[in-house]
Order: sequence, then structure tokens, then C-alpha cells
Amino acid sequence: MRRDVLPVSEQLRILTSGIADLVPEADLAKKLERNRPLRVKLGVDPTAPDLHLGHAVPLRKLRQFQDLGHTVVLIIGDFTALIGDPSGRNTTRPPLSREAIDANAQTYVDQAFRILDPERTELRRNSDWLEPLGFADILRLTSRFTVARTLERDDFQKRYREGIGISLHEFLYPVAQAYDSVAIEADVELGGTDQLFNLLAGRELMEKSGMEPQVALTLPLLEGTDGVQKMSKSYGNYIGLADEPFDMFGKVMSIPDSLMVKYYRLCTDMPVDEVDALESGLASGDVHPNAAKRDLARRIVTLYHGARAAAAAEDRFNAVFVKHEVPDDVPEVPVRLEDDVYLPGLLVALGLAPSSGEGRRLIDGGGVKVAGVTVEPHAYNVARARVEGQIVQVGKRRHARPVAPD
RNA sequence: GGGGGUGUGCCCGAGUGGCUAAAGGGGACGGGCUGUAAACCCGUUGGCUAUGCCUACGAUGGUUCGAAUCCAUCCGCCCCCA
Repeated sequence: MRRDVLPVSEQLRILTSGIADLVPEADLAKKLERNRPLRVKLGVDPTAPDLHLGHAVPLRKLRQFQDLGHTVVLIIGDFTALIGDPSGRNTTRPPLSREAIDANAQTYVDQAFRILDPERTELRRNSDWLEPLGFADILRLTSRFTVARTLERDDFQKRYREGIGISLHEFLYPVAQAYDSVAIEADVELGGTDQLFNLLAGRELMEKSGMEPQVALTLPLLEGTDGVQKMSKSYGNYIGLADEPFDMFGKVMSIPDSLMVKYYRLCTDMPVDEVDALESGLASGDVHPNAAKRDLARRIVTLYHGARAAAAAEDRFNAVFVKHEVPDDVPEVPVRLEDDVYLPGLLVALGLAPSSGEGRRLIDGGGVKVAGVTVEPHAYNVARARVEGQIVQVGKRRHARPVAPD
């Protein structure tokens, strides 16, 4: 889908929709007017092998650039990973091993190409130009930045104020990232809003190196399913690009209503005008939040798994969460049962409880059903015939069927 | 180099010799309610077929009938001065 001669005004409309900052505002237009493909940079840390919708936000923006004929330079921060980006962190990151970095990088790229167009993507590793630098080069580079400027960063200030340590090498992260921009001659660099400082460092260094500085384009951070923290694997609030359709659908359904519009803007293809209309519809009560959220979930699942999978996921969602039906694909687990079955132990064997103590608590809390009947508190022992081959359910949505081993 | 502080359960954080498996909060899980895996309300929250036993308060070793609480050494983290 190549539309390389769209007028600049139209390109701008697409490229700036949903973004947080564009610095400086006017320069993107200037660059576009030269009518040559822009080099659009995104640097990624090979630290998160499982990409989620939050990672997808800048990737989707990159894809828009590609669809308009521009070139994406995707930089695997295999060298900077040795530093660990201090952005948004309140502690020093532990450095990764070389092996872990390589493996993560490969996984990242595989997943990123579900969104990016490989034909218009230049894949680079920043160890190519960072590793050969000698101490003299480092001195030259760091001399272009001042301590005061570096300490201006929110996260450094915050950490400093709160007495959380900042290691000296963390100061070098923005320097290294800025040098990436020089090395690949970036026209535009994307990042989350927490990256603004790093992106601006790139502008400074390019300018001082006698180049035309890049434009910094930031995208809002996407909150996770808890609606509070930014989406991140470590907060356990993420929707993975590789999540199964049903999980993905359910996770989208679990976001707070207040976040729906943002998800529409940042995670779907819905045109800007339509999102605006939806937003006012929700505000006025003309659009039912449940209908809107279902549509959102359907759109997102369709994006990553196709329409058919999305429809199936929705059906299953209805069955399990709306009608509380037992799904038809309850996993069968072979277990050897005594004649007198100790239920808490069985729950553990079925993977429905982490310990038999937890199993007892679940039973006492009325959360366990055997063949559709709630187990009475303290009724821990049941006859084998009552459970073998029957559906054992914990909570509303976890099921397993114990079967005799062959 | 000198001085000071700190290390508790998934996380934060009370607790200064027995009443502590350890307050409180968060999270998580279960129940209710709901358009919803949202909000709200209620309950549970170390392991073990268990009126008890085991493991646990940075590590190791002591003091004591008894230690998260006292002592010693060590390790980690932080602050101030230089």
C-alpha cells in the first residue's frame, strides 16, 4: 500500500494524529516538503521479548510513515542495553548478558514485523558504531553535554531527590542514543513521552556535529489493563501481541471505560474522525460503553489474529463471562486417583491451585465446583466416582477434567 | 577515608525478648453485584490431609528456657562530610 505522493498537509494529518509532542512543531513539514523519503528512527531495548500493545503504539506510527513512502530505521539497542535506559526507572537496571540480548533482539524483530513493512525497514544494531568508540571518542561526545542539562531530566531529579542512586554510567545513555541518530542520519526519531529528553539530546548532538537535527516525535504512553500504570510486563497489566485471541479479547474488555477512546486512537486503524465521533457518542450516552468496548476488542484481535479468530473469541467470551457456561474445550488432565479423593490435592494436580492450602481456602470460600455443584466448605474428601471425568471448576473461568491415566 | 542510616511475607510497611505465621495498606485470588475480567461491597492471602509439625523477618554464628526483636562478624543498599 504505497501512496508516496500524498500532499504534505495530508501526510501531516495522518502522522500527527494521536501523538503527544512534535519538537519542533514546524520542522516535520519542512522535511516532508523536500519530497524525499525520510529516515525515521526508533531505538528499542532488547529487554522485553514479549511485545505488547504499548510497544505497538510507536510501531504502528512507524508503519504509517512507511505507508507514506518513508524509511524506518529500527535500531536494536544491543550496546545500550549494557547500560540500561534510566528513563522512567527509579532504580538502576541490571545489565543483560550478550546471549540474552541476542535472543531478545531476534524475538523482538520477529514480532515487530507483524506491524512493520520489512521492505521499508532498515535494521541496525547500535553496537556497530558504539562498540568501536574509544575513550577519546567518549570524551569528545560527552563534552557536548553539560551536567546541569543532564540533571534536568525528570527521572534523574526525582531519583536524586528521593535518595535513590544514580550510577555515573547512566548519564551516558542519552549520549549513546543521541550518537545513534548521528550515525544513521535520522530525520525523525520516535519514542514514548518518557523518551523526550533522549530524543532532544539527539537533536543537540546532531546540530553540534554539523548535521540537520532530527525532529522529535513522541507518543503517549499506553496505560495497561489496570488503567493506572503504563503497560508493562513487569506490572502484569499488558496485552501481548502474541496473546491468544480469547485472552486478548478478554483483556481488552477488562480495561476501564475511561481508557477506551485512547485505545481506539493508539491501537486501532479507526480513522481520526470516526474516533472523535465515537468519543462524543460515549460522552452523550448515545453509544453504549459495552458495545464500544466489544467493538474495540474485536478490532484489536482482528488486527493480530484476523476477523475469524476475533469472532470466535467474542463467542467464547460471551459463553464464559456473560452466560457463565463451561467452555467445550476443557483441558483433560490425567491423574491417578485414590478411591477417596482429597479435593485440595486434586486442585493442585489439575493446576487449578498453587498449593493444597490455597485449594482448601478456595473450597471454603465457595469458589470450587465439581460437575456444576459448589463444594461445601470443609468437604475436602469426596468419592472417586464423583470427580473422575467430571468438570472441576475454580472461580468463574478456570476448568479442568481429571481423567484416568492410560 | 570519616560519620550515620537501613535490609521484614508478592510489594510497601508496622513491629525492640514470649500474647508474632508477624498490625496496616497495595496487589492477587474467591464470593456478591454488573454491560464488563470496570466501580463498589464481603471474604481469603507461608507449606503440610494438620487441634499438630515444618519453613520464614539480608547471611552466619552467639546470648537466652524462649529472638524478627539482644550481641558479634559478614553481605547488600542509602545519606551526609571529605
